[in-house]
Amino acid sequence: MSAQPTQEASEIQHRYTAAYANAVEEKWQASLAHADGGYGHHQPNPGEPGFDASKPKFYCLDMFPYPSGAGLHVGHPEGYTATDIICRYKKLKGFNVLHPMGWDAFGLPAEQYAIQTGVHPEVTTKKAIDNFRRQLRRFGFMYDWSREFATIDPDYYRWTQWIWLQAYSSWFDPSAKAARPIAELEARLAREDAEIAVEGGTTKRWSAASRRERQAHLDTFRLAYLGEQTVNWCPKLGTVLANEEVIDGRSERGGFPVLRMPLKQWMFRITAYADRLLADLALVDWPEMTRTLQTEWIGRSEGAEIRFAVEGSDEALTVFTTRPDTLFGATYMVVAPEHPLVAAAIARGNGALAEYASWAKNRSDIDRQASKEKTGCATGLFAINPATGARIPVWTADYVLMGYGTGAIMAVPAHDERDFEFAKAFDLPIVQVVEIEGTPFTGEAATAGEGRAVHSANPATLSIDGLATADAKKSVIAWLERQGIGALRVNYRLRDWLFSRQRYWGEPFPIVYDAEGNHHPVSAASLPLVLPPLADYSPVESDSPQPPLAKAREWTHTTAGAAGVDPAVLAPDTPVVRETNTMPGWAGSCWYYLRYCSPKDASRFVTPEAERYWMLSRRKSADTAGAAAPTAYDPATCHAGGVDLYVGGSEHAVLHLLYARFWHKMLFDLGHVSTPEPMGKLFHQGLITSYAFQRADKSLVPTDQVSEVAEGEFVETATGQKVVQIVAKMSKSLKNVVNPDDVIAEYGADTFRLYEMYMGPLEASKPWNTRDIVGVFRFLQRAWRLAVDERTGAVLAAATPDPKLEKLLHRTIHKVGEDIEKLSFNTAIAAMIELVNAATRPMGLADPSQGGLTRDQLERFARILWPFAPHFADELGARLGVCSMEQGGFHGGSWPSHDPAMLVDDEVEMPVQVQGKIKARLMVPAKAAAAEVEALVLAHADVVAAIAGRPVKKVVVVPGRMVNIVV
RNA sequence: GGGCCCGUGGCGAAACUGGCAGACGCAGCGGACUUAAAAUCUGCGGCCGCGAGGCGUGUGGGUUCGAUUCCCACCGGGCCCACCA
Repeated sequence: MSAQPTQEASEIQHRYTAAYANAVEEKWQASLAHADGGYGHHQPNPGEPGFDASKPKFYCLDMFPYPSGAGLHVGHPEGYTATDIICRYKKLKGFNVLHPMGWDAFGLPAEQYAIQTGVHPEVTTKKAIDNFRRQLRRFGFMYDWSREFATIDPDYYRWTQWIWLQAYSSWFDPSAKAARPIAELEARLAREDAEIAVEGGTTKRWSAASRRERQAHLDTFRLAYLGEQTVNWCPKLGTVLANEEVIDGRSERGGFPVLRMPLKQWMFRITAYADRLLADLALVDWPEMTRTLQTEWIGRSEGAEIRFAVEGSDEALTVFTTRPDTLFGATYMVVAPEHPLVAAAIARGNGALAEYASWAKNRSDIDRQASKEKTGCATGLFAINPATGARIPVWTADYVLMGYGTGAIMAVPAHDERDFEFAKAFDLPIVQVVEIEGTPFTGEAATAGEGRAVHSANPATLSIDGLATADAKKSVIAWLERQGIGALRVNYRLRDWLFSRQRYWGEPFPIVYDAEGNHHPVSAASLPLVLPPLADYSPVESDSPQPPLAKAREWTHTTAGAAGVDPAVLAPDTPVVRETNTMPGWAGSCWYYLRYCSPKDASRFVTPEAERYWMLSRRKSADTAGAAAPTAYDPATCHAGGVDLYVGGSEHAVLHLLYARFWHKMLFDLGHVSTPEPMGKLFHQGLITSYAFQRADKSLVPTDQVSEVAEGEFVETATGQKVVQIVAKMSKSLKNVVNPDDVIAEYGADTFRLYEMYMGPLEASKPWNTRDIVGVFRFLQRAWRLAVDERTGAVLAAATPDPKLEKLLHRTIHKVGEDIEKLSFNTAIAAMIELVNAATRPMGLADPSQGGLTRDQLERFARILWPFAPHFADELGARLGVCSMEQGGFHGGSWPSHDPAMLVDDEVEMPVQVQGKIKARLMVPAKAAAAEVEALVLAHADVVAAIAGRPVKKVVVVPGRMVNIVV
């Protein structure tokens, strides 16, 4: 009780405990605060003081977080630690490194949270940002905080609105396959005095058309346009949603039912870019899975467009089919309930049809998907099959979707499952026209697939009998073209992007409407159009969309001049009403990677020199000019340019990454950016899951209601019922969420970083196991004891280097560097653990009494550990006197070199197999030739015994690896 | 229903191009130090077998001198799309 505590206290003074780690980390983090109020490591741009043009560049980007009130999830620091390691490594390797961070702060969740708590979203969002920033700094991530911004900053969304105006003022020129200013189209129409379609189904010359008619015509070309569409309306959220935000008929956010209804909304003509979005996937170094998902989402299919004559009508019914070869088997037609033909038939007094159409249109997607029973109604109209000449009925059914193809199909029940079911349900004729080898047509089911055409001949039209499907398709298409009733056609599953939301917390559209309802853009010079403060921003839960911004009457009702409309467009005193819809949460994340290049530029969305420096890949830019577009993905030749490494979750594989590519391509076409793709290389970190407990009936039990009764055996505490441990997502209800703040308090940020990187491969989904953290913590403690006397704090170093350890150090430097480049952090850490273990356990060394590392060796170890555990490494470096707080630790240093000669051994142990089983091991010179090795092996006593006198048939020698003897 | 990915000790995982399966860590067991515990150091550890030896990367087959790795079928788990003509 007397001397003991004093003794212990003095002993632990320099021990690497959690408290010590926290103190060291906070000390080094405090040193990053600048006198001017800034924080962190600043990477200057070209032309700025301190910029070194001789270095290569590396632009590394994390998917910026959505700052939620709950704070960082353990999943966030996983990707951020990975990029921090890469960036620190690249820094030591002599790169100019751009590694920014910011906040994706507009959007539904913040608004939903605000509505629940009654606190304005701006207040809650800014508070959440402050908390996220504090947490990220506590991890010691090397971000350039001088480039930080949030998508809700008017200085940022000013340019989001500006880009939208660019799209509004552009059209997609099919001959150039690129966006062009719409003024060019306007000039061309005027020059050619083109005939344009006007209201009422007629046409007029451009010179004869009214201003309104001209505008209406141009509107059909704009890349951002107002379109009447069947939209996904979510009454609960009080907004419409993009197709991408609807999952199984429910909203992605909240899981509320979604209905379909027609509505006039701002759209993006992303479909114009379908083929480029598809083709350019060959340019990027992305995970195969992500490229596949985007390919499927775009959904290109090749087929034919066929026009069927409709009895008693001048207008043909156009269908899209991928199987024009089955035209002879088309025994009826189906159009979507929203198809104009249905409305026309109803107008002629078909009551049953009216009833069915209104039922089908209002049917929710959930109902449609729950029951795939075929429903439908005859329209009373008949079409003529151009091949057979037969009169075939036209039906309507909700299994045909207005949004795909032409909203109409020719039904071939013999060879399409859906058509077959429908034909059976409504007793329609079924005619076989394809014979498929191995699957005879019995009339019991449709036979899909390729084969040979049968029953497909008509002397009056054409014959394709006997042709293989591919040839039959070509023949039919050629015939259709000759007849002028069809053509080859490529169709995409991708739909135009619905860009309006009936919500408050988003970017306002820079658009006003005049008294006649014509839309006019706000001039770029008057941006930003700031979101007006609104006391009551709650959505109106209703059957029809009512944007909350409409409540800001003083803001919405203004004049053209006050709104900033160009006087040449509209006289300044013209009364106008502002657009009250806002942009969706995706808007801000579509271009943030560009803003980071020059976040303070007040005159442009990105400074051109900065954009070219950070986005254009030097390595590949030279060969892009004349090179033919690659047709298949090849990481060796891909040359998309863009961000050098983009890391984030695979949940954004389609939505964010497709939208951002689309915006980027628009900006590229208009000459605002210099690369065809935004992200050259993409990587998805895996999900960090957690353990959960499951009862026998598969129901889940919260973690705090479970006790471990024996190793790996768990029971529900209240009932004693046995439960099994499973892996599940972290969730509040399961009580298995881990708060990073708690882990840092218990072990320090360096240990947290190491643990997440050591869990397994970065891309793999893996369960958090708190029990395992202590492993990497012990590694840091052992490394600390290796270098620092725990009682005195003095540096402990060997006087002379141990040759075995020196060799191991070279190998470790080499392996850690290689593994970082491969993003294989778990094996890099394992290598460093092995080094420290070897140095602290001097068994088997040349001189066991020596052990330990010299000061020089400790320094090199600290440098390779620095990317992983920067505070630890900096503190060690400072104690060794090789770096200081003033210099920012190892920040300005370099990666240690290794001697390639140290990586090879003179002698290697060679396992010898006889009949594939290991029978002996012997040391052979590493450079020994195969024949030499063979002679050595065959002379070995164990080998001779194993062969036991049998004749040797074959000896396989793999130099440096092993030997296999076949007898 | 269609497509894609993944199955290695009690657990997280390693394994270059087909070449010694289980590096490294956790948990476990034993030893040293300690009055004791913690911490630390240290030994063992895929399974069966006293042993020699045999069997082992979800299961069954195939290719090969040799298969966790390549091919086929099946079982189990996960992700995505889903009436897309």
